[in-house]
Amino acid sequence: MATVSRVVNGNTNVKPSTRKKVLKAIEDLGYRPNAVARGLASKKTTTIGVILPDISSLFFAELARGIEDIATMYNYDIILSSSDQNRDKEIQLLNNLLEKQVDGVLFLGGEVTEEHRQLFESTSVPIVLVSSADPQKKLPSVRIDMEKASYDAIEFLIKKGHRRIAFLTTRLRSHFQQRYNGYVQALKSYDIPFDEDLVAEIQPVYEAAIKKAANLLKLSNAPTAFFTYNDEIAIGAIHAVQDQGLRVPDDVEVVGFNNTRFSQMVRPMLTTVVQPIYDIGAVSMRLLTKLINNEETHTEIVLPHRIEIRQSTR
Amino acid sequence: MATVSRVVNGNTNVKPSTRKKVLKAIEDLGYRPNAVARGLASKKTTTIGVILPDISSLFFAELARGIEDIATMYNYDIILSSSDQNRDKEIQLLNNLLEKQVDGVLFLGGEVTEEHRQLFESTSVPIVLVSSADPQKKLPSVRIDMEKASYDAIEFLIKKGHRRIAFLTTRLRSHFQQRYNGYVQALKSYDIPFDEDLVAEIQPVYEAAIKKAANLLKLSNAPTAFFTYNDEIAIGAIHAVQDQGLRVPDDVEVVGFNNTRFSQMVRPMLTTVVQPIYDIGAVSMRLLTKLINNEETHTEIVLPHRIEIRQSTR
DNA sequence: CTGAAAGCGCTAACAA
DNA sequence: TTGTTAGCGCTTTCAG
Repeated sequence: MATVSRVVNGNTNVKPSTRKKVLKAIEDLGYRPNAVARGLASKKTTTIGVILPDISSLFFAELARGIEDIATMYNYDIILSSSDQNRDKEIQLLNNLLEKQVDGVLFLGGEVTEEHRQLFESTSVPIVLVSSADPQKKLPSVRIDMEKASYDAIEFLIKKGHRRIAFLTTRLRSHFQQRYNGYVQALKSYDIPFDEDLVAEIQPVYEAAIKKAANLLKLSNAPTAFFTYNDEIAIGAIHAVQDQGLRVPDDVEVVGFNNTRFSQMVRPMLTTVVQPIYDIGAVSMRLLTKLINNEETHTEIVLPHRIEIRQSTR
Repeated sequence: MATVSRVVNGNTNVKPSTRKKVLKAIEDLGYRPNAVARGLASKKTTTIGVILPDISSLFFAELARGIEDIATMYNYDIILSSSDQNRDKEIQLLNNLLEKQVDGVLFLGGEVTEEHRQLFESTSVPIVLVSSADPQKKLPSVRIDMEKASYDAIEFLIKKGHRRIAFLTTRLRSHFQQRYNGYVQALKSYDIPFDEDLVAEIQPVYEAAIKKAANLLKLSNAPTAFFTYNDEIAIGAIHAVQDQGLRVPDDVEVVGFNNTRFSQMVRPMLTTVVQPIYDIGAVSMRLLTKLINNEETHTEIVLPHRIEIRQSTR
């Protein structure tokens, strides 16, 4: 029995001829190792948990793919669960994952409150924050510099002469505030007055975006440019402009965020801030494997962003 | 110990006062049940496996959400794995899931070969085919009637007077052939000659679509309508038409497939065949729970489809 | 290099 | 209503 365990796990202390015999028996009997029993005995499940807001969102789906590919590479399975950004659900999901004895957890895109921190630190299971950072900077995380990304986008527009730049975002008073900070900072750097009417908090979907953008365009001193929380909102903005009989980018310029597939499927094609979504997932998973194996590693990884210039800006 | 097990599992044969004591001890000690041990003892893991082509595709991501919501409702966790439609990988993933002792498996969107069938039937773990059917009709499945859906779309276009209808699809000689059959049948029903030049097999992505559609439009007897494998391809077709200086729907009409978010984010908005994606996922998962509990049930479920008429058709 | 034995943390009879 | 006991199918010492 122990010998079978050895050959199944690739232990070298087995005489080649015995190994062959065991392998044959496994084949003949159609034996399939029971990973649950193995997990109980070894205290490793080779399964990690992923908590994300919504798998049906293009952004998180792409991130999940990055996670999955690396997980597969290191032989981990993934238990996926959507939290809808609901704190109670997040906590409940985490507890559930811990009961299942996952070897590690990837926590995506939620706000990290003090309650989260405590829970995260109360367990010895490694947890990495993906695309969201611990305000206290103590928990491992992988992300881009959101504030800088936002700053860069606004600066890009300012340098084109814009002074009335609308910012269409979501859940302003959460961890997304960093984007807002970048927006405000950029205006300040260039001595452009801040106008709160130009900042709108909406649901991050097309329908809400087109409506809100249309409203803003009707202002007497309407914005001449839009910067948005994601590409879907940006497309809404583009269409709102076009519905108004105006042209993008000639009359109004638009900059999106994320560089999802959407951004190339609209006319004019969208200029957008590139977040390396797949890579964020992949790097997070890689970091988690290191944490699981107690390897030495940086625990706060900031990936680069850039602006992909397409046709929605001049 | 047994009593603790009883209260944790909600067994009623426990004196209320004892229950209270146990609960308090659990609280005080921060006890967290070990689901792996439970799984080994009870032979149930409350985990199901999902094999799908690619989680980063909007279609499957939405389907996954449907699955997940119902899974959560019935207290199951989901192990997700992407197969890239690669048969070897599918089989390997399935074996892996079976090792992990999942209580059931959802198999999405792949072709079901004889090899699959054998593997599926060699295990007692229930498996349901989602959005793809067993040619032999023996395995449980949830899907729409693809052939009829395709037929309906083509008939819809024929009735508008089209006789040259291009069909932009993918992996023609696979289970997607049903759509092709529907296309051919509809033409036949209305005595319209079949022209193989109008059927194109492409990668199901925007870039490939726009290129292929542009080519077709340059034919001397170019198509006057496009029917596509999915919405992304349809958007490519729309843009190809517009690039040619033609108008949708005035000069060329376009019908997509799936009714993903994409379809409302393009101008003109896309007329498309509605596949109830989320519901397919949800119903599949519900069916799986019934199978797991040996409940009486239909095992071949065909969900309704319809055509959502928007602006890309007259 | 191989086998024997203990034990991972539960559930499920069964007895009390 | 509660406690005792025997596994579930592995891994991991430890002897040999």
